[in-house]
Amino acid sequence: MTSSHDTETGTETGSGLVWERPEPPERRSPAPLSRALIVGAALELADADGLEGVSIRRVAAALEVGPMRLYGYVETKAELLELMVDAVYGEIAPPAPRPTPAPVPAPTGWREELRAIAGRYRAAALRHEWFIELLGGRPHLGPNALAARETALSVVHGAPGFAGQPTRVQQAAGVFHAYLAGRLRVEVAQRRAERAEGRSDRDWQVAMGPYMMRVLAQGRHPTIAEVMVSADHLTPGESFAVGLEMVLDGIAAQAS
Amino acid sequence: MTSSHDTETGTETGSGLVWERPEPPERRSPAPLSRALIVGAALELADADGLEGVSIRRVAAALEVGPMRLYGYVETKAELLELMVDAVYGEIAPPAPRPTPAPVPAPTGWREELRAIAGRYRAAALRHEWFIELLGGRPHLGPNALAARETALSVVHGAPGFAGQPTRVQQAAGVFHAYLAGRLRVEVAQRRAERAEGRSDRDWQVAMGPYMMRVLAQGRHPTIAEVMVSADHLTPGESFAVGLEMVLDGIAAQAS
DNA sequence: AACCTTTTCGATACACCGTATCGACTCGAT
DNA sequence: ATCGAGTCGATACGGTGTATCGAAAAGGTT
Repeated sequence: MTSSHDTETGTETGSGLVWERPEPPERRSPAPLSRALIVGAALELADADGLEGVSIRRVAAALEVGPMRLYGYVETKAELLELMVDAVYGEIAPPAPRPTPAPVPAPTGWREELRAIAGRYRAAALRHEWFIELLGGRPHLGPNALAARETALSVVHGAPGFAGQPTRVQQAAGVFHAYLAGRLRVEVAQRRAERAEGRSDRDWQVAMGPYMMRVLAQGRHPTIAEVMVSADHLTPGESFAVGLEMVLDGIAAQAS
Repeated sequence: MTSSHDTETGTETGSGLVWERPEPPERRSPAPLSRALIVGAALELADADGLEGVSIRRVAAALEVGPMRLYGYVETKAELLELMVDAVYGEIAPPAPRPTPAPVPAPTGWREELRAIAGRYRAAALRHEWFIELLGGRPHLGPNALAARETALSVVHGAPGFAGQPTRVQQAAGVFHAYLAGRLRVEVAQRRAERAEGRSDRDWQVAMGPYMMRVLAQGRHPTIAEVMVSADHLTPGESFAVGLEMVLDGIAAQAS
């Protein structure tokens, strides 16, 4: 059973994916359980202790249930993580049920809309710092993730110059997403590091300082030295926003 | 010993970082060992079996040595991973020892130079698929990582409009790096997935197909459907390059 | 050359992980 | 009331990172 493309139990709906597999029927025997409950407990653990605080055993313990019980609702731990990711995507996807409520967006409204999406991504990533770690692999296919993707794609689709150009739309959305994932990952990492080693002297290079000072004193890396010494210290939010504008400029330039 | 900012053994050089801690003196007693040997073995394991193939026990076994032996050269597994990352950065940093050999770059040469850096990143990330997983957290401070950062910063510094603006330089380099990390992460993930589930029908949506077909047939997600149906199928390399041009356009636009 | 101190090695141990197995038990239907 | 089906979860397996510490070796001193 190394590869998993055999027929398994035979009660599949067509794909082995969680999203199409029905939950087992409710049983109130020892303790009522459901995917929602399991994912909720896992989210709580992850928010509190980080991703490594989420283990099958601990989630089960939080629900006062034996560890093996979870495997009736989830086939593997990876699947549980996937469900957690989609739960966070639920905070990113637009609250309105309709994916494209405005078929005729304003000519430059796309920038504002992408800013809004990016802001929701950032808020969610900061609220659930483990989220960004799980992001970035192959595209997520849960319903909320798909909804988020649909909105992003539709906004880019509405930008001037992208109307009948699906390839360009895909590329632009890809760059947008790559920026979000890459940037938020370092922001979260820095925030975590700051919190770990005391309340962060406000300047990261002062915290990590002595070593960098010694290295920079050697004279190689003149540009790093100049940047560290004389660059403004923007807040993480400002940095994120400034970088986002550059990405939006790049997308706008692609409109030819 | 939960936090590690106590004085430890007392023979520190000033910071607890690997980069400043000397190796233990060579001992030919049972088997000669060194950080280079350990990292080399770890790299081989990671390239062959992925990141989860790297365990202290396995690395030690590959060197025909007891597991605990490694802890004389490395304080923790995370430190070993850091050393591995810096080894890969050695393939990304420019081969010439001088960081800035051309003090007067051509007015548009910066684009070509950033393309070259991006290409080296991509090549390294594809050669060592585990690399991108370790990338993206707080900035890496190993000598090779710093060299790579120095070149990227100096190239941006040389772009028109960035001369005396360290903040802008930092922002642009940040966007560049975020794009690389974000994009390469999905490329590597897709490549891995393709290799895992058979030789990949050339189209990812055909491999993952049935589920997506069913979902898209429901009519929500019209933009995803359109893009999946009618977007050109660029090779990963082409996608990477096209996205990179958009990022470079964004950087160029920032020159005001 | 013999002793002793200092360092290093690595077997063992601990707490934890994901999950396969399978006997015991509970539930619903007959 | 009985039986059959299906779920539960204790136990077990093979793995992880690393703390501990007795034994052994290296190096320095007498």
